[in-house]
Amino acid sequence: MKTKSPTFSVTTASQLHDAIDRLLPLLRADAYHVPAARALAAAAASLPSSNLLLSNRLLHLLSSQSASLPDALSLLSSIPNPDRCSYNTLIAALSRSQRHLPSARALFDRMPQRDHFSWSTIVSAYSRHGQPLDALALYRRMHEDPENAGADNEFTASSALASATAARCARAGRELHCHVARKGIGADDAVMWSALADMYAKCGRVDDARKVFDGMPVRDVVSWTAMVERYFDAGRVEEGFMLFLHMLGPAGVRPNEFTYAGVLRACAELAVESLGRQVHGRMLKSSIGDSCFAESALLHMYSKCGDMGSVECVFEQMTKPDLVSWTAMICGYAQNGQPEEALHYFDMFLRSGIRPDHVTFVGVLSACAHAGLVEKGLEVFHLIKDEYGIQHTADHYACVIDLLSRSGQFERAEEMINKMPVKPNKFLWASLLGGCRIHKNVCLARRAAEALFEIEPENPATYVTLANIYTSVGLFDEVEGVRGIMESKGIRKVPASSWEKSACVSGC
DNA sequence: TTAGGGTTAG
Repeated sequence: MKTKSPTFSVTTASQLHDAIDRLLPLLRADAYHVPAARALAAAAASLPSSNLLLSNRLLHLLSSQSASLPDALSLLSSIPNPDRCSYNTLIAALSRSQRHLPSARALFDRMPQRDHFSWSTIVSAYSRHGQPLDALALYRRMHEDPENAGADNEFTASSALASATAARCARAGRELHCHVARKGIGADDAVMWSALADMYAKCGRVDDARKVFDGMPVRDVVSWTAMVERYFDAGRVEEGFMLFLHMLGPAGVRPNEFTYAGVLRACAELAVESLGRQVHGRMLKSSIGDSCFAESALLHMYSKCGDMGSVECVFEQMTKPDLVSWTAMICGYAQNGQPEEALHYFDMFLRSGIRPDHVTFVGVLSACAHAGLVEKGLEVFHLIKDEYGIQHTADHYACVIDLLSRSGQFERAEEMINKMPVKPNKFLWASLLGGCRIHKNVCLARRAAEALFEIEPENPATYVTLANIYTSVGLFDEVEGVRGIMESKGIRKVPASSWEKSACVSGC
């Protein structure tokens, strides 16, 4: 049930301000209110007197939804003397989507003068849309331009730090650290410090990140969550959990849905259900219990632990499962050897009206492969592009190769590999190897093994997998060759990587 | 009146 758009009687500037205040949160939440925003803009145009502040507020309103973005651009071109705020508002709105980034940049280049809002917006836009080196170049350009010498502040600097992080460039990050310390930028700003610690951690320097974290004059829940997460990412699980406990106890910081989701992800990776269950209990006692975001992490944790009963319980209590929740259900059942349940959830999901994405289809195709539903899987594979307009990913191809090779249809599998427009990934070759093991296809096993070796020549798991595969298809000379390399490299026993498990699931 | 850090599912 939609909230009806309010109607406004606007004859004065004051009434227009009030109307914008009321409509802005509604429009941000739902594009349904776009016609009301357009009506308000039309009413504003007929007011006898207006000012730039009002025009800028209207620009902000119209640019809060992509559907009314053209109206905002049209309004900008009708303002006689737009100021920096007018341009900044539109640059921020355009740069929300990658598709409009060139337009945002064109407006940025075209505006007569830029300020710290303009620079932080454009730097973070390039960083977010996968061009962090361009973002850093822009930040440097800001410093080189005497006109913008005073524009640097905690917003521009933290955007630049996030760019160094995205580029995994510790050198640029370290330079930025020196720069902000020397200039005293953001000394009391939690965002600035958090960005700095995260830069070190994501550049592989977790201990440096911890030093920054320990020395922070101000910390908030994001700083804590990020530091805990970085320990998990680095495989330093115990330190991650210790810091999480410190956060709950002595520090007295209240975790939010991101904190819980991160800790649950670590529990899922380690498959420690007892710990995950405790975290779940804590969530229920807090107000986070009904966060869809954190609940999806719960679904994932329980399904990684193989506890589909608890998965069902959590899912049934969710008030409004979203795309990620449904996908977690489909993938969870597919991975736990219950493909029929996975496909049942996919049917229910389609009836919910939410559009599936590329990850959903990985779960569906995986379920078809596990259930041996070759034709159904191929039908779904074609639907992905033809019905939903989603480009096939290497993972979709890997699932279909899994499907075909398990059923011994190697000619079709090879034909698909030779024609696929994306580069085959290690999961594809591992899936093919699994099928080769079942059907003793020595020739294709050799091709798949060599391709796998090319992708990950330095991964010890590659050698272990290759030795196993060669053994199972009877290529004993190759087994000896691989074992020789393993001995020379000192490789004995390594934990199975995800793709190695995938090959084993397919083949054993 | 406009900007920044952590972000669940394969």
